[in-house]
Amino acid sequence: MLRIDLASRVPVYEQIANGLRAELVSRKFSPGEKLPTVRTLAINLGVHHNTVAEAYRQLANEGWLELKRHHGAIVRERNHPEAGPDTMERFTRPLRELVAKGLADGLSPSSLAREMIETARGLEERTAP
Amino acid sequence: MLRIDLASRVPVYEQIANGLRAELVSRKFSPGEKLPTVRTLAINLGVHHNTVAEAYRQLANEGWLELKRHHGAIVRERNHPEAGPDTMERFTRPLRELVAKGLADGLSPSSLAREMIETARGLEERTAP
DNA sequence: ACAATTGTACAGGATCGATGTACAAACATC
DNA sequence: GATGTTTGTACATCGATCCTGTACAATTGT
Repeated sequence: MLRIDLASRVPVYEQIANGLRAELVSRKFSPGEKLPTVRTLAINLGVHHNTVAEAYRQLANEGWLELKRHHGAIVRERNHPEAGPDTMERFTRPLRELVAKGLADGLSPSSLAREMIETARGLEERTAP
Repeated sequence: MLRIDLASRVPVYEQIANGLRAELVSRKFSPGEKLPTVRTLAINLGVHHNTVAEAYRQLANEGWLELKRHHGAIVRERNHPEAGPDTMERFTRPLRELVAKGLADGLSPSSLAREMIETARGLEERTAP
């Protein structure tokens, strides 16, 4: 389940969007499925429903959800868009910084490498099943 | 060189700290070396010197730098700290979310996997040189 | 000695995030 | 059908955070 870190400096609505996007990418929800209403999810997470609504809106802008009044948030079939030129850079840089933070926090290089390789393996499995 | 994205929502001082930390972790600077003064780096990046100072302070708190007045920021020898219990979680969750964002932006799973494996390989090289 | 340099301290202004409250439209129940 | 409930949305507000402007103390260089 989603967990919100109120102490974090990254906005709650983006934490929700990030978490949901991760689940959507991993096909945890099928198209047509309905996500919880903004209020129920808000209560579950202990935040305001407008905050959840903002997260839903962001995902809807990216094409993941369809928002219809009184029909909740419906998961949409989504075809992959074209990757721009700096898109890869927008991945590699935060990745390096994330690894640096992990090392700075005392994580061993081998455990970090293992985690990344595992994640990569999971990705490739979905590519050629 | 460091590049600052003023449009980004992550604070500039943290962008600077993240970028420098990544370079420090990769041993791009040797202990004893001096980093640019807050003002010169600030001019280079086009930000206020107090913003750079905040980044330096953050890195000093983590033990990467030693700040002495009129001696600039000196790179320190730094021994790895103990990793807490949730430290790994603070790495895997953002990693998953980062991958999800990459996929959402149209990056192919294989290219993401390749990048992560390459980063992991670079890490392991530094482990047993 | 004196000017320049350097990191720091502190106040102000702008922006942003989370909430409180109210509203319009569709649904449920009778 | 009528009415109350549910749902997403809109807007104002409060608080926090970020970046900057400005000033200052301490060291350096000449």
